[in-house]
Amino acid sequence: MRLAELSERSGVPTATIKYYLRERLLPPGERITATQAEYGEEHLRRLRLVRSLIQVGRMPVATAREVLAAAEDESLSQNTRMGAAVWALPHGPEPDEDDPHAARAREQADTVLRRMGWSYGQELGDTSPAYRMLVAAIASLDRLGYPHDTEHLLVHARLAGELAVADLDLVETYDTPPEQVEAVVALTVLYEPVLLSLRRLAQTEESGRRFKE
Amino acid sequence: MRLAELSERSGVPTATIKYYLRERLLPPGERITATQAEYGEEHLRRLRLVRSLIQVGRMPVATAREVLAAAEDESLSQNTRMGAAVWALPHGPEPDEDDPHAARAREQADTVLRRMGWSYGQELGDTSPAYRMLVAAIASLDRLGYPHDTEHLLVHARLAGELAVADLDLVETYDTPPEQVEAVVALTVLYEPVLLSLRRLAQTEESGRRFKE
DNA sequence: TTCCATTGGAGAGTGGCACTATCTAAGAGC
DNA sequence: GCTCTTAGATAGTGCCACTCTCCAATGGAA
Repeated sequence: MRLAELSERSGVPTATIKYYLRERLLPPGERITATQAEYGEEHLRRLRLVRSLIQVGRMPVATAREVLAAAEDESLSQNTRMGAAVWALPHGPEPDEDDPHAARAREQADTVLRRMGWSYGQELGDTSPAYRMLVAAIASLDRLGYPHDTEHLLVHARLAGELAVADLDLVETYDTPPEQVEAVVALTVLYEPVLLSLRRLAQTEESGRRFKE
Repeated sequence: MRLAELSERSGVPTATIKYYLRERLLPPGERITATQAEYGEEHLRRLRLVRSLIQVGRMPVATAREVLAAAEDESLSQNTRMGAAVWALPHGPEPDEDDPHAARAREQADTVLRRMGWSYGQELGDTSPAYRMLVAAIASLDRLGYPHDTEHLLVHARLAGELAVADLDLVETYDTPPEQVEAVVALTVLYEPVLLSLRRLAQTEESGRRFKE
């Protein structure tokens, strides 16, 4: 398959594919001659994953590159690779080091992780983007004066845990390790809007129930 | 309070506040003289809300304006206003009308709403951004060949329902209707990163448990 | 074999968007 | 009276995901 066909089958313009190749989001095709390269099914899969990360996950190109690099780093174990890929996924601004809100948020995040018994989160701590994202989010709530008591956070954590179980069940339906790593990244990103939209619909529903006329 | 103080207390540069005023994200201050205006606590609150929507919620300025307009539309009932504000919250690309993936996704979304007994979502249908976001998300899963059976979606919907109950409990701790409307918007947006980060942490944890070495 | 469309590659250009800098006239405040 | 700040308008700026334009080398049809 050459570039034009890859473009047609993926729906991504050739100019954009060239851009992704240049940015190393897509491995180069196998060079057939000096001016032609051949792409395979794995390029198509990868291209779709890249589009998911960038368009659905609204991820900057540079970050997508890091996530993909972690996902295919042969020097890591299967598990580490999955973890690395998922927690390289980012969102929103980083917490400010010397902000009192962030300091308090950090403590509260630690409490939540401890009470959930989530040891990875605790060990990885600040190195994990997901952890920093949690801290930044709690700090925002604090800064804006919105409630964020630990019990309420634990409700979210417990539900997140249930989601993770369901998601990993899906991942296990994939056979080969590389497919599983890709699947966990893709499913994490692609189910985020599903979850958020359902939550908003549920809120509309619930507020209708409570505040009806 | 004048512009300089509003800027200092909110941490937002004066130039940016002027920009928000120009874009009607912030109501103008009360004109004292030809060249001075006075801002109150409600301007500060509103400014913080705007920042939440734009920076945490990554919302385009134009969309934030619509959400805020819905939130303060006096012609709507309290409940409608809350609903309007929450479902004006957007995320990601819109579904394509004549895409077979989107058509199938639409059916599946309807099934989920029906099985959950969420009548608002059904009635509002395509007019609701949250609904369109759900359809677009399911369509993406379908297009990329990832699993999205109804049972799995219902797991997410059920958990989203539980979250909504907890969130609305928080909203009810606010006394006045305008505060409640603002709170539901702010909490919806500000808890999204909390939820997403916890989900990612939970996934790392769960994948560690399942795929350990 | 000839000739034209296509390819991979590289560099520059574009458009959108959230700011941000500059400027000006009219007060405010000492 | 004299300096400093303010509101308001206009024009940039910086970032970033593309997208356009070229070019030389080829592949494939006639």
